[in-house]
Amino acid sequence: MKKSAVVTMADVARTAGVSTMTVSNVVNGRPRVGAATRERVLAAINELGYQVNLAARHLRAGRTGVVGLAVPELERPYFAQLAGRLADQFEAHGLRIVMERTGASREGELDAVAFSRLRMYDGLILSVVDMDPGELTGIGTDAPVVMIGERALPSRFDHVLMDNVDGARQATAQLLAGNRRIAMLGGDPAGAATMPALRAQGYALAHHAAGVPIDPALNVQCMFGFQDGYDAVRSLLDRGIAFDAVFALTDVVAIGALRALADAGIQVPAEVELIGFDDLDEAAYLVPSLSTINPGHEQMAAAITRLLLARLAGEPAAEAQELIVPAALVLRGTTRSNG
Amino acid sequence: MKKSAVVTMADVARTAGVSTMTVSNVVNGRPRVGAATRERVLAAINELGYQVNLAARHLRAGRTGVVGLAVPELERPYFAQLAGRLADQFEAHGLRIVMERTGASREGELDAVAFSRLRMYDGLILSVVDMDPGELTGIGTDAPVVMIGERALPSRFDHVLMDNVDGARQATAQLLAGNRRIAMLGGDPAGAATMPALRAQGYALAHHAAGVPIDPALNVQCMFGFQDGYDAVRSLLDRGIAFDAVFALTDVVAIGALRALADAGIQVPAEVELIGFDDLDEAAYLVPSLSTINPGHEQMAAAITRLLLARLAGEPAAEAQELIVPAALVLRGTTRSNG
DNA sequence: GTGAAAGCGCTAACAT
DNA sequence: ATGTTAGCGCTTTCAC
Repeated sequence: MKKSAVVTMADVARTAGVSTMTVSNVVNGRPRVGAATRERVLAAINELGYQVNLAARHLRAGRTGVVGLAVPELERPYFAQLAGRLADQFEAHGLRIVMERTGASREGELDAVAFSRLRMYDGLILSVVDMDPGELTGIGTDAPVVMIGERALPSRFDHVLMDNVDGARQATAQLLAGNRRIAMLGGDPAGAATMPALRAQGYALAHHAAGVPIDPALNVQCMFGFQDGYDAVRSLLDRGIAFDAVFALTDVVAIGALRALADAGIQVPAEVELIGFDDLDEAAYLVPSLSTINPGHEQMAAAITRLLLARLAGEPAAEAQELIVPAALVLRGTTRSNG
Repeated sequence: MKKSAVVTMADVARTAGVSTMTVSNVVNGRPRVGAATRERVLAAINELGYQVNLAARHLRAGRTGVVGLAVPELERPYFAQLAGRLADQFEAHGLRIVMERTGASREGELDAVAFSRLRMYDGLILSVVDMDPGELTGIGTDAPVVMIGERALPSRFDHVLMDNVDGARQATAQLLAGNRRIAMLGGDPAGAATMPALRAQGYALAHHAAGVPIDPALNVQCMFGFQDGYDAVRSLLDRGIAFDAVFALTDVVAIGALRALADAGIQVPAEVELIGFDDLDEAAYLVPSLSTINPGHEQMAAAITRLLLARLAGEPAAEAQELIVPAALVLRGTTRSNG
């Protein structure tokens, strides 16, 4: 009768009549083990169904082979698609990506950092939306952290961000080429350096460049779900606010908006042009297909991977880097001039 | 000069002039600590920037507070949306959900099971698509595993599955109410108990019930991306195969199909009706909105949570349960009779 | 080629 | 209310 269901190296060693050290050597494929001994150990492992206890291994080794990816929400297509790309890249380097959510709350984000620092992850990719820059600098992580997301934060961590301002500027400029009254869905002209604020900046920039005054009534603040986009357009229509184009802050919002326009019998792009932001996989398949801003998916994933791997390789503590990935306009069916 | 960058409880204890045990008690909020001592310990923790080492904690405790969710691909909307729901449920019970991918390969799936068994996770939710039932029974996991997904597998693990056959049957029956030639995109009439095979069974069942013969030419085998759905419809059109309705095996495929139909100038639902499967969040917002099968999202998440929590609570080794969540037809704009 | 000893950082159990 | 002991399962010396 075994004293426990959990089989340890000691059990294997006993059964094989060797020391735990020899078992360890066999398990880890280290050379200095005699062929006969190796056989006996392997037999014992099989017989007992032994499996390494990673918790113990990590305690000793100080690393886990796991890179965490902490995002606001697991179901947001932008992050789901980013996660896929990152998993591809890290897998190629023998690292496992695991994804968790922060709930877009300061608390959740700090949690994620704490978790990694607490050595569950060798490194962390953190999408920051609500955390304060100040809180970050105080954090004593050994594990490298690469931050992603919208805001440029002064911080001691590497940071890869998309070019929110310029992306929004491009989208708006394109719409201003044939229109005067561009509704903006989800922008936050008053905000600090958050995504909704940055994209609103780009919207403003394009208006100034084109010499078109901004009508505040054209900005509808909203969240970033499908229904939110739908409601935002409905709200414009219900209040009788005229518009001849729409800049939706995300593709998801754009999809909701598209639906609301269709329900109202408004032709896209003939009567109203629409541009989103994110270039989700589905954007190309909508009817009409969605013109949008590609925030540089591939470059983003590549940059994140490169930075984190460099830190993991223990490159001599270089300065924290900040990388801005350029955004590109993708014209499809919701604009009149399309590719 | 500290001898290392890593601050341990021993360091804190030394600074505070107490034993590590007292530090442990403070850190874990245990009662038997004097107020003054607690203050001193907290001060030392702050001063040194101490953080718990979870690896060590887990080694001792034998649990991690983390539940793994292993899915074929991180970017598949169905799984992303399921992950969100599961995270809600488990968070309410103080457990953290982390998501990883298996790549839909036997190897990746076995990996995930091994990982959990190796004590990184207290429990695992595993979406099985490629693994062989036989391989599962041989696995000696202590951590509870709940399998999800399409196939009914004889196994010693709990298993929650959607009713693929009946869902497909409902969709097909609905289409047969007004049509004769129902194209099927992605089905696998010849396969074993995989998702494409099960849904093809439902398709066949509905045909038999309606007394409509099945034309094999109407079945287009394909993968499950947007482009695959698009290509599948194109292939039917290019080969001149007439059809008056389409059953797409997933909503993603349906979205691609919708686009191909639009490109071909075919009116949906006037000329061709379409039903998908999954009821993704975006289904309701497409133009036209997508009629589909809701595979019981909420019940699925609830059932998975209930089963896993029960095992985690160490309920006396009950028989492995197999639960089938009913599917429901959701009629929207791609069918002529809609809600 | 193999083993003995020591200890990673933490906590349960038992002193005091 | 606080400290001591022991040990989770593994691996890094260093000895044989």
